[in-house]
Amino acid sequence: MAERSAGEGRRERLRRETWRDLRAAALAEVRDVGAAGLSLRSVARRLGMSPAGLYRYVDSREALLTVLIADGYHDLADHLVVALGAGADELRAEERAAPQVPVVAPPDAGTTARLEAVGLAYRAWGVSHPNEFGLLFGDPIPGYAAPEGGVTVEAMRRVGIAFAQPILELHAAGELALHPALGAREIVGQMGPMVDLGASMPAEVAALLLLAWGRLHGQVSLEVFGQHHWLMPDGCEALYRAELARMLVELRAVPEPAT
Amino acid sequence: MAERSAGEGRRERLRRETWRDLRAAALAEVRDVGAAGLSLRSVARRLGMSPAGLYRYVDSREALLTVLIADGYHDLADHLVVALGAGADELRAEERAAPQVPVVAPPDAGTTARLEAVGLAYRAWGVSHPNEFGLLFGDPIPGYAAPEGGVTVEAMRRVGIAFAQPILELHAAGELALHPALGAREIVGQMGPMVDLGASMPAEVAALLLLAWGRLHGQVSLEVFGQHHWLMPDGCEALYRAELARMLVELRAVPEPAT
DNA sequence: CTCACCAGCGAACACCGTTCGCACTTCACC
DNA sequence: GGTGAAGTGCGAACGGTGTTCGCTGGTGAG
Repeated sequence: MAERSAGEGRRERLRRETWRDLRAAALAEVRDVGAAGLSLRSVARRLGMSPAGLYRYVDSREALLTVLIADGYHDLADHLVVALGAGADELRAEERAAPQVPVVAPPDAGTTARLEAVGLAYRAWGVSHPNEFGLLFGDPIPGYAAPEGGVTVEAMRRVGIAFAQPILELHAAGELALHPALGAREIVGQMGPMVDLGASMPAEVAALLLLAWGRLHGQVSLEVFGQHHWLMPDGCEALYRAELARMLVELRAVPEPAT
Repeated sequence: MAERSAGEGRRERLRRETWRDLRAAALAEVRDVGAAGLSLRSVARRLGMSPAGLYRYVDSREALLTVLIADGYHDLADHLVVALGAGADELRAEERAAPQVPVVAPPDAGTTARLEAVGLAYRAWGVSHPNEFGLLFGDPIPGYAAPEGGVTVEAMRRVGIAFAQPILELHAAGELALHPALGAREIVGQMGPMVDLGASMPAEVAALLLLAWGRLHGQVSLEVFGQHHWLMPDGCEALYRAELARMLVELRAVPEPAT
């Protein structure tokens, strides 16, 4: 009786819907009990399925976590992209509403403002999604979860690109502080034989990008994982804003004093 | 027949030895399979004990992990203290050999050199103890592992102190760059009602200390947790050294240009 | 209409953390 | 020295977990 539109049979549709529900249930479980506490049986209960039934959709618990990791990177990347003030057309092509981000750079904002917005959005996402943050950036899964050229690296590239975009703009405008003493040659030398940082990404800029990401990540990581909780129980926003401001200053080229 | 020396009965001695072996076995287990994979039954097997027997020494798996976390912080702190070039007398009073640290500042080294040594030791410990690093700085234990004024915070204070020492020296020498724009007042305002940073630790210095720690921690965290593995499979030493050097420069006061 | 396919299920296996009651040793006290 | 309390370890058990296997019954293509 169904209309059979466009070769999408009833079975395929049901399967896709179940698959979507499964991921949503698993994500909810992670939000509730954390990645380490995710239990396939509990996910099955949420879905009203039998535990064995899940294995029609997922190879193992670890595989499910890998899917959630990729989803998590995409969600984070979406938030960063929105904070950049970009149009919603750069979002992931997926059935997902545009995320609500507290600080969004206005479309005509300067490069520095956009970089600041991305930095703030990074912390905001981590603080408001602590278990997902732990899933992405905490202990790797016990048995290892490094799928070679898999779906997760592709997703985390999007996060890197969000950070890279304003930094590349800064570089294009000649406002990025590139010290030759950085030792970019050695750093890039440690990179894999062929890491294709698009053509417009010089090695020094790539190194600066990694350093900037790590610098912000350290603050967020210590805060989200509770390392500062006994010191600052109400969160570390002031600390983070201070570091972000310092970083923005130091990233910009200071005109050399005439010697 | 035993000599019963100094009120230490046979039973207490055996108990202490078993307790030491238990912690060693659990640590070995963590090193092998990671914190998330630690299994009490497996620890019991290593000891040739029954699983139930462990409960004479440990209240639960979580409690054992808490002990390991405290041990881990002490081990890390020991490494940092050694790197500082301090005498072994500042090490933790425990039956433990002084750790071997690759870079040790000579006893008469300048403050900057000692700070650099601590920074390098931090990464060196993380890279060579990835699973313990994950235990300390990865996801908090699913059910939470924040013992209020417990043994772990005391241990992680030692880590903070190791970082603080050279920074305080820098401050005492008037060589620490303290920007009023840092907003130290707000930052310290977010700190708990009474955090006793010893008398010689001004608020601005405390803020700078947290920022410096986080800055280095971010790099180590991303590297140890494998976030950069696809980019730099052979480790990120060059990247880290660059960031450490930049940080050392920026921490030192630049003499104000005469206006 | 037929028949391959496939989602889902129940039962089972091995492993896990944890509890309980029981043997056995050690120690303190009379 | 004898006696009773305290401590140590064990085996069995319970409920939970991830995962596999063989089965049923509906789906969809020829």
